[in-house]
This record gives sequence, C-alpha cells and structure tokens, in this order.
Amino acid sequence: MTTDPIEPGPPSLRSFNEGTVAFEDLTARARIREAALKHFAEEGYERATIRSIARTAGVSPGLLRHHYGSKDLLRAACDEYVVESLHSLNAQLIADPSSSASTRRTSNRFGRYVARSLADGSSTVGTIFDGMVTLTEQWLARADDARSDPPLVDRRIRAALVSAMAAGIPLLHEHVSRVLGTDMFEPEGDRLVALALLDIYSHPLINKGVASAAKTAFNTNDD
Amino acid sequence: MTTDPIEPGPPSLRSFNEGTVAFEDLTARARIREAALKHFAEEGYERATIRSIARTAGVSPGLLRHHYGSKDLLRAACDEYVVESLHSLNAQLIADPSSSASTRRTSNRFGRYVARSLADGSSTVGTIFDGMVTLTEQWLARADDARSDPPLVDRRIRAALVSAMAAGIPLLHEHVSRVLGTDMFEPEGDRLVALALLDIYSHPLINKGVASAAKTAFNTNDD
DNA sequence: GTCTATATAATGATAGAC
DNA sequence: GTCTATCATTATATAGAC
Repeated sequence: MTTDPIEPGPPSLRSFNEGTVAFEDLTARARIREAALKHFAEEGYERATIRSIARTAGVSPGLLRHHYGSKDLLRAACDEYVVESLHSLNAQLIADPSSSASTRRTSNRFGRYVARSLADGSSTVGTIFDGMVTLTEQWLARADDARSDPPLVDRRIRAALVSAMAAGIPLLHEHVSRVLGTDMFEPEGDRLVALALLDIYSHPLINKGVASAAKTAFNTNDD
Repeated sequence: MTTDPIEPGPPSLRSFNEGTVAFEDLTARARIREAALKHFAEEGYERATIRSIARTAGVSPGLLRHHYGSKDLLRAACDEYVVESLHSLNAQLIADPSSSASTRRTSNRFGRYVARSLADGSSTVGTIFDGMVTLTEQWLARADDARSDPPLVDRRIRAALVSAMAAGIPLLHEHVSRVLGTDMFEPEGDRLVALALLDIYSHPLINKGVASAAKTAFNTNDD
C-alpha cells in the first residue's frame, strides 16, 4: 500500500458491497437486522414490510417482533447500528489512513441505506449527514486554498450541498445504471462511477465566463 | 432583460414554487392532481394516502376514484402531466431563451416531485431523467472545451452522475435546510442555494494534485 | 359530477404454544 | 428463542344514491 491514502473527494456513498460474513452464520437477531438494512435501503421504510424482512431473514414475523418490538424500533436499531459502524470505521480511518481503500469499501456497504434514510427523513440518520458535511468541509478547505477568488457562500453550506449531491447518486442508482448500461453496484459499474466522480470533482462544471454571466443574471433577474 | 440568458449550470431542481393559479379556481379534477403532486412530492408515493390527497383537494375519496381510477393511475396521470409540462417549458425555453429566469422558476415547481419520483423508481419519470442528462451533457460539452486534459469518462455518463447529484439536493432538502438554518424552499434559502451552486459548479472540488494521487491510488488499490 | 357506505386486502401488533 | 394463529387497524377498491 504505497499510494497516497487520500480519499478521492467528498464522502462517498458510491460503492455498496454487501458484507463479507456468511449470512447463514449470523444469529437470527443479526440476520433480521441485515435483512432490514437491505429492505429499508432498497424499498424504503414504507414499502418494506415486516413479513418480507422476516422472510429474507429466514424467520417468522413473530420472532422479529420478539427481538425488536416493532417496525419503528427495528428501524431505530438499524439506524443506531449504521451510525456506530460508521463512527468506528471513521475512527479506524483516522488512526490508520493507509486502510483507506479497503475501509472505504466496507463503509460504503451502508451507502444505500444512509441515502434512503436521509431521503425518508429519518431523524436519527440526520447525524450522519452532519458528519458527512464536516468531512466534506475538510475537502472544500483544501480546494478553497487553491482558489484565487473568494467563495461566494459559507463553506459549511457549500459542504451541505455537496454532501446532498453525493447522496443523490445511490438514491438514483436505478437511473444512473440505466445510462451506464451496467449496474453501478456491480464492480464494473462501480469502477466507472468512481472514475467519473474523480473527473467531475477535479474540474469545474461551468467555466468562469459563464459563471460570472450567470452571477450577473442572478443578481439582476432574481429578487 | 439585458443579462445573459444562460442557465447557471446543470438542471436545475433547485427552487420549487407552488403554481400561481388560485387553487380554488381549479376544477375538482385539477385540484386532485395538484394535491396529489404535493403529497407525492412531500411524502412519497407510499405514505401519501388517497384519503389525505382527497382531503387536500377538498373532495371525497370516491370522486378521486371517479376521475383517476386508482392510486396508481393517479400517479401515472401526475407523471404524465409533469413530463408534458416540462417538455413544453423546455420548448418555450429553446424558442425564447430570454425567458430563462422566469420559466426556470415555473419549471422548478416540479422539482421535488421529479426528484422524489426518481428515487421511488417511477418508470415513467425515467424519461425526465434522461432529458436532464441530455441537458447536462450540453453543459459539460462547454466545460470540456475549456479543459486541457481529456475527460476520463464518457460525457453522457458524467452527465448522468451530475444529474443524479443535482437531484440529491431537493431530495435531502430537510437536512440541507437544517445546515442552512433556513428552509431552502423559501426565498432566502433558495437564493443561498442558487449562489452556492453557482460557486460549486464553477470550481473544482479537489485540486489536480490530489486528483492525480487519488487516480494513482485508484488504479493501484482497486481491482 | 359528487357523495356516502361498504367490501376486501394488506399490514402491524399481539397472544400463547412449544 | 422460535413458531402459528389471530386481532385490530388502515388503506384501497367498489357499489350505488343523489
């Protein structure tokens, strides 16, 4: 691992491998949690049913209730699990930056879940978003150093927008994949997405001339 | 209207005014559609109920069925309405570019609905996404002209990612607004978002040195 | 066109046996 | 810990009166 451990841009909901542990080896409680993570991520909270989650986990709906009490508490447990996992992964990343590439993969296992929960307005997961914003802020700080002109807007606000934009990709994965011609969660598509993001993040999307014209138009036309 | 009519960046789901026509003046059928648009956009398809939509529209659930047949057909009707509206607005924009600023506001009335539908995987609205991608492609074409290095990835793929990212903002409006300290759909927040996006779009998010390091790391570590 | 009343299906919640 | 069976609620779908 001799390469620069720097993450290629703002976090980072871009790849989403399912875990590496054999599903059958997990306890029923863990299987239910994993199944819920999957269903909530792919279908959203409303469409996911207790019955379907239980079926995926290979248990009865009754057992699900026994372990988690209710659908809402199950989501709370999933949220908490994801938050803790991401925190510990983040700590690991800070302690040992060289693990960047591998931990990024692991952390991104939760990408779809986080993005979906954010869109669904789950309050617990809001703390994750704030964490993403802080991470993005650090990235923007470096980028801002390389600028000649002063930013138009407070850095944290820009970081919030960039974070929301980053989350948009897994949220709209179906449509992105359609354009890609291949599933963005499969290795091939994932690689393409990573490369494209690297390119996007390292270049302006509109050139300075257009930008200043737009800024003028903005100040003139808008009220 | 002497300023440059050029749109400030990729489309453009950034502001979301409700229409300008008095709600009470609409026919029941139209009121139902408007109410559905609102509920689907704000709560998503699942959480929105026929009853609540009918209540907002000021009609009975039975009348809703009379006009639209079923909840699913109601969504289809909304999708179709939005697609047609955006197409006609797009045509208007092409015919008279100077109407840019005002039509942008009107078109963005559908922003939240489109973003939410895209996330929900509505197939009809997929065509809108493809349209967004094509528009974004045109923007990237200009930006690409100003580049010295060749893009790493096909332009349409990059356009798809940028489109998904742009849609992420209205999707996560709740969290964005929290960081903003003000509702991003209200004039003040909307203005801030527009300005921040202008800034973001016109500057790279990571500098070239970091980018090339990340690219090397990418090629080395990833398989 | 518009409403009220009802039927039917799905879902979350619960109780109790093993 | 795990299951089966059942209840209660909610939402959609339907029928028919005005």
